[in-house]
Amino acid sequence: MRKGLLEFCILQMISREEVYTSDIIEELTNSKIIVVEGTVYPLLNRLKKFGYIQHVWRESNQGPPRKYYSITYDGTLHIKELLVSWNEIDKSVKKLLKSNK
Amino acid sequence: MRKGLLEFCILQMISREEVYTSDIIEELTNSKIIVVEGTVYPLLNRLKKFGYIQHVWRESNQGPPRKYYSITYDGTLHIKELLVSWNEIDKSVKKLLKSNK
DNA sequence: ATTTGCTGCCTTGTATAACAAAGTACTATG
DNA sequence: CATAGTACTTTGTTATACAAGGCAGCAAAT
Repeated sequence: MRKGLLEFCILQMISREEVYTSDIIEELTNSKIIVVEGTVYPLLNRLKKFGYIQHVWRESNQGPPRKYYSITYDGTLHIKELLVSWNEIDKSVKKLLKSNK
Repeated sequence: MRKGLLEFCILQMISREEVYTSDIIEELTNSKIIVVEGTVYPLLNRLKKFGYIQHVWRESNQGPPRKYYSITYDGTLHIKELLVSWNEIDKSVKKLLKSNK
């Protein structure tokens, strides 16, 4: 049911601050959006390929280096589009639910 | 982005009153949820296979007979589950959007 | 110093939802 | 009876997400 929403949520999170994959999965999990690595990594690579996000490698003080993602200009434009779509969907569903007798 | 939501929306519409496919497509289109026949017919057949909906043939006064769908008991249970999911997703997304700086 | 475990990243195969495009069949109208 | 319109269906394709597993680097323990 939430297909396609992940892209929106993840872009939104990246737009706020530089994060790496585990940060993303953790916040999504906290928001009750359960998601697994095998979903997120390919999604991030796709977003990068489209030019919506970029990354830099940063050392970690415990463990291997991490890819920290940040939003690009194109990414911010894309988020705006997704926000419009989301608002429309949200409105439509609420309308349908309200007309329930 | 709206993947999986169609099932919810369509079940919701069927639960209100007996409708046939064109009714459904029309109301969805009015709600700005553009959808095509090739999507809806297979979805309805799937919902029927799961026992969430049933249909009766009714004559039309212009054109071939139509399959009018109505909800089953299992369908009403399923709608309740989908409603819970939707509310959770809605809440999660809104939370993410609010924490934007 | 080698093993063990954890962390971070990636890949492959599968299921499913939706779309595009086309096809079938019945009804009504001329 | 031919044509147009309506209703339903099918087939092939694309894309998202999951399951499952693999690989590499770093750290702690023996």
